[in-house]
Parts: sequence; structure tokens; C-alpha cells
Amino acid sequence: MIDKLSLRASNLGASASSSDVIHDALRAAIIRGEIEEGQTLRQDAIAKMFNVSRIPVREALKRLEASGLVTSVRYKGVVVSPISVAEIEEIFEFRATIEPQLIAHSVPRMTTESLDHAQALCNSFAQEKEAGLWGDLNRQFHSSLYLNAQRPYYFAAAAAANDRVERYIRAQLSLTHGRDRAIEEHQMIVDACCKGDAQRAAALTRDHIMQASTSLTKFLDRGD
Amino acid sequence: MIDKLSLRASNLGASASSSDVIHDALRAAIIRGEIEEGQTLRQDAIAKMFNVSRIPVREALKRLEASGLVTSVRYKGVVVSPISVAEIEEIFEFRATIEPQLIAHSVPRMTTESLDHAQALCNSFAQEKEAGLWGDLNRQFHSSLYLNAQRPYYFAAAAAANDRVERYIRAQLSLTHGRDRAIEEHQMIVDACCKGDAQRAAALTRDHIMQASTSLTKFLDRGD
DNA sequence: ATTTGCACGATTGTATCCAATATACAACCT
DNA sequence: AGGTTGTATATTGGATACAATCGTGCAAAT
Repeated sequence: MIDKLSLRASNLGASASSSDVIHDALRAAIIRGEIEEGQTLRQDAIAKMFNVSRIPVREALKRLEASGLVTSVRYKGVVVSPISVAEIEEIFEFRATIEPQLIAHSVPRMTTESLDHAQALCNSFAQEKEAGLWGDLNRQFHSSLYLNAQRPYYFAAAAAANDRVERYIRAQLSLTHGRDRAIEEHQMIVDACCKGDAQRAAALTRDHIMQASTSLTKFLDRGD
Repeated sequence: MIDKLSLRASNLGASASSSDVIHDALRAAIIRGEIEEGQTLRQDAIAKMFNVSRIPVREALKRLEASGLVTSVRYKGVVVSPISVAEIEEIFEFRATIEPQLIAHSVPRMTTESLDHAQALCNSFAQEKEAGLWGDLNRQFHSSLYLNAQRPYYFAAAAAANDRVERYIRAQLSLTHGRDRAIEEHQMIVDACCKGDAQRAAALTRDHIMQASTSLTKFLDRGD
């Protein structure tokens, strides 16, 4: 028998189809705000970008539609789903319900490694100078706190909710003092995790999300 | 200007494509348990059932995959997602988090009409003799209590969670005393709504869901 | 000037065909 | 017999071709 490890055999069966690649790329572009909401996505244009036919593009769009990121009208096309301030508030409130439960379940299951990893991501976020990376690092940090929860459904629900408002989270981080405050709150959450205080970590997470929500809606109601 | 209401103008643009029809039919069949979990869905077979090509079938399957009802492996096919007892428990717990919030937001916004409608559905469920209809009536009843919440994201999240465990909700209702107990609890929830007691309605909803969960998992751990 | 009808291009929805891959089974070797 | 290799068939993934629909501009009618 050959040594499997020497080949680093990857699971080919689960390799990405064109449809998967296109889906992931579009999803990333949408949640990062690189495609602005309301913009219509033309099948042909996307197909040409990826050098494929429209078939895999359509399948990718159907999946994005199922997760709410785009809205489709027959014979007219799909547009990046617009989202109202009320919906943003609702989704932040949803996150503030789900994510504290995730972290509360995680804390008693965290290992030294996962705590170190979380602290490292916390530091990366705090030290990163380039604003374009704050969103990714912020999300990685929060995800790392939920990995031990053993709550896949909650985790997926939180991820979906984050996808819908990701571009507003990024906007909030770019607000005056938005990131500064996040840095402080992140460290407090990590500290609570290190002490094994699940309830405090949950409460801090909830506050962190709601604080971002109010500071964001204050900005959106005023300026936009 | 013509009177729009007199026309009851339906949104023609949103008329159903083949892909939509197939998606809805498959979804209904899966959540009702008519297609059992683990069973593989052949594109060709489905296409022939609906007298269409495989293209709209594939799009329907991609959407089902995005909502978690089926699992797809490249070049092998899609199977109805199996679900473990742990996942069932998690999703019931998720419902027990979300649905009380929905009803709590609904209660202060309920009208006499919506209360009457809920009571009517409550009665229909209690009086229905045919076991095959209990699942639908149960779901209609609960949905009616959430309609006034003005929380579309919560509502959609609850609907998706219900889809995933619908067949187990049905099983639970068929258990000894499962339905009897549901009937009592439903009436208590409606009564709390009529009194405008949002917190009690929420607490009762939470108990209702958790009670179903424990009675169900007790059955699944023992028998299955 | 405004409205109505229509032709045409652009775009989406679906069918049909081909390629890539998996599965089952036969042939073969030891 | 047991296992391995080759081959046929079934099934999915994707490309191409065609049909259905939408939107727009323009001309004719009022």
C-alpha cells in the first residue's frame, strides 16, 4: 500500500465545480460591497468573465438567491438584494441573539490552542493598518470564538446573517472610533473566554453587536 | 388613474418558472417525509416526472442544496440530507430561541382579525381527525401567530429551521399524547395572545417547542 | 403633443448534445 | 478463490442552440 500522506491525497470528489467557483466569487464580491446593491447581474457578462457558458452561472445565481443575497425576476434578471435600514437593524438583532449563544457554548470547550488562536487573530485585527483587511480579520476573529461550540446549525445561521450585513459591518468599522472601540471590546471578550466565564463572554458579545448596530444606524439615518 | 385594488393586480413578473415549480414540489415532498432521507434524487427521473429537461431540475436542486435540504456530491448526485439526533435537538433549540421572539413582537401588533384567524386555525388543528393533515395545520397555526411581528428575517429563519425538522415535528404529533398535549398548549398560547401578554406567549411558545423536543428525542433515542 | 402599435435587439428560460466521471461487471492473472 | 485491470453503462457537469419574453425606439394615429 502506498503512503497516502506522501501524496497528500486531497478529496477530489469534493473539488469545486465551475458553479461552485462562480458562486463563491460572486458571494465574496457581494458581501464585500464590490458589487453594489441594486446592481443587476447579467448572466452573459459573468459567463464571459469566467470563460464558461451561462449554465453554471445560472446555478450559482440560484444558490445566491436561495441565501437571499440576490433577488431574481423572471425574464428580467437578478439584482443584488437591496436592504433597508430596518432590515439591517433586524439582522443585527438576530446576530445579537445567536452569537452570544454560540460563544457561551464554545467557552467551556475551548482549548489552549483555540484561545491562543483567538488572541492572535485579535492582535492581527488590532495591528492591521490597511482598512481593506479589517472586515476579513474581524470576521475571522469572531468565527474563531464560535468554532468549539459544536453547534453547526447556529454557526451556519450566524454566517448567513453576517453575509447579509457584512458590508455594513465593514462600513461601521471604518466609522470614527468604530475600529478603536471594536479592538477594546474584542480584547474584553477574549479575556472573558480565557477566564472561562461563558456568561460574561456572551453578554460582551451581545453588547458588542448591539453597540455596532446603534452606531451604524445612527450614521445611516443621519447621512444616507 | 385606475383603482389598483379593484384589479387585484397580481405580480405577473413573479410567475413561476419550471425551476420554481420543481423546487417547491421537491421541497414539499422532502419536508413531508414523502422522500425519505438518504434517498438519492436522479435528475433524469425528476425531469421525466415534470416533462422537462434536466436544466430546470438542476437549478431546483441547487436551491434545495443552498437551504440544506439536500446534499450534493460532484458526479454522484444529490441525496436528501440525513439528519442526526444531535442536529434535530440543535434545530429545536434554535426554534426555541427564535419563535418566542417572533410571537413576542407579534402580540402587541395583533388585530382582532388575526386573533380570530389564529383561534380558527387552533380549532381546525384540534378537530382534525385525519393524521396526515396535522402537520400542515400545526404549521399554519404557528405561522399565523408570527405574521404580525414585522420581522421578515426572523420569520424566514424560523421557516427554514422548521423545514429541516418538519418531518420530525409530524412524527412527534403522531406520538402517544403528542397531539393532545399540543392542542392544550396551542390554546394556552392563543389565550395569552388575546390577553396581550407577550411575555407569557413567548414563554409558552418556548416551552411548547422544548417539550416537543424532549418527547421526540426520548422516542428517537429509545426506538430508532 | 400625446398615445398606441409594432419591430427589433437584448436577455432570460429551456432543450439538446457532448464531455467528464462514477459504478458495475467481465476478463484476467497469480 | 482472491484480487486486479479493463470495459460498458449510467449519471452528472457543461456547451451550444433555440424559444420566450422584456424593453426600447420609432412611426402612425388621434
